[in-house]
Amino acid sequence: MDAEENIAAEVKLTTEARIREAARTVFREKGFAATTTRDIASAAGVNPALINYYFKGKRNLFNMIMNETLSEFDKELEACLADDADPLLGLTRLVDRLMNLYAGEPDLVLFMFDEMRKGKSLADRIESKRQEMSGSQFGRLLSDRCGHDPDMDNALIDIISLTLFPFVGKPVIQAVFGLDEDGFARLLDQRRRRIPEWIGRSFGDLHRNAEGRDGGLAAGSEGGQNILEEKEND
Amino acid sequence: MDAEENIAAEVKLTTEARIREAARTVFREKGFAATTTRDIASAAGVNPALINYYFKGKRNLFNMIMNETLSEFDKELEACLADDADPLLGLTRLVDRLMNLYAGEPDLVLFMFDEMRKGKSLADRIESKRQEMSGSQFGRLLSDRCGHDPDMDNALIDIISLTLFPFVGKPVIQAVFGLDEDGFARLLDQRRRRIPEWIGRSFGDLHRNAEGRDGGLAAGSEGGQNILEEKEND
DNA sequence: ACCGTTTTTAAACATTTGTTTAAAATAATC
DNA sequence: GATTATTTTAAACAAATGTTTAAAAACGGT
Repeated sequence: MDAEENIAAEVKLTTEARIREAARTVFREKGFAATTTRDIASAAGVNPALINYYFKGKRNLFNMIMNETLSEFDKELEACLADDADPLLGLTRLVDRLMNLYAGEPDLVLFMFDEMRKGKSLADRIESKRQEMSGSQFGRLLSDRCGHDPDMDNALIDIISLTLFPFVGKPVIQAVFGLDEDGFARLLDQRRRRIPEWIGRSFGDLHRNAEGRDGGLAAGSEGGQNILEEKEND
Repeated sequence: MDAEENIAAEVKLTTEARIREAARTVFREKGFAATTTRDIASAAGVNPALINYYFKGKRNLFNMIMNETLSEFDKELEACLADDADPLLGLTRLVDRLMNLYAGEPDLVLFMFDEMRKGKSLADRIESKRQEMSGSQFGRLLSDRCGHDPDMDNALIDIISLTLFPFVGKPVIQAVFGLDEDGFARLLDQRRRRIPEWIGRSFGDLHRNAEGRDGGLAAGSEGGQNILEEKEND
């Protein structure tokens, strides 16, 4: 009853594709464990046996979906980061695109993170993906601009944090601030404007710091080594 | 096999408490759907029937645990925010405490968020919690300082975002930056230092920008850095 | 139209899961 | 110490779930 039959528009797809689409939807909505093969079948408007005919079991189907989901995601993420000569100078556009990406599929991020937490295998997949990323534009961006600059590491994480968290914490934010859907949307719009300004300012400091080597943003981490090399001193 | 029997130290607890403890652990680790009553029972070293004898079904047990988890969490969150006259002036301590809170139970946040996403009921619980929070110190902080200042709304969300996200996105961050546990811990330490500085600076700017109107920001500061109450001492 | 292949279906199977039952073991009360 | 209440156990049950099976339906080529 929860997952309705017949994903309307796509009646013309091959049944294999129908199953995949339905599985995508249901898996994202309810997660792996809570999703039943019959859920998927009925969401695809298809006999439950076919999910084992085309894919070889629930786990297999899930892994396929998860892989293609991750691929799509980091492809889009790459696109967000890659098309400016210096993405960090196109902050407004970058933030805008990131938030569009998340907003397009609000459940996606939390779903991915949670399934990663539960299934170690996915972390492994990412691990292997890392080499592949080294060659990508995103990878080049990371290694060129951030690889040996811990400030940049943190800055990138900051950008992701600030843009992504509201989608992860949406129910909490809505509850705490008493926002309905419109109010939440307004908050997001606000953030679209504020975040680039804010980050830009900090990056200004960062650059100033890099040039003048003075106080600035990295004040606490004087002599900011690479994350990987910095010694523990507490 | 996955969830082992006998949570070692706590053999002296009443069996009801043993079940509750075991359920907490297993639920957090695997989520509601993936957790079986027999998992809990064997983790508690107890007969499966007892979980229905003491609590009235799996769902009930889970709701109890979830409620007390949320209560604990926002109690601690309140504590983080409440004990400074103006918490926003004790940024270093605030950030430190928040990150300690998350670090203490790394799975907790993601678990909570994900279960909230799946089960609408939990959002409702928070909704009801909202009135209660209005009277709390955290609630007062929100309404007094942030309630009618969207900048403050955003600032608070920023703080939460920056401190919390690394724990949610840990596997991704580790994979992308190629960090092992030590490397990740070092990154967290870096952020503990950077975030307060960064936020402090932005608040300074914010304050300067908001000079015309009354932004409600009670920072007797100019030039940004003075906002920091504590100085990091390495 | 016929035959081989692919696709789809209904039914069933073996497990698993949440829960119940009724009896046994333990503790409490008199 | 006998009786009653409470706690624990083993067994079972009904429903659900992932998967299989064998037959029916649809399809394609000749």
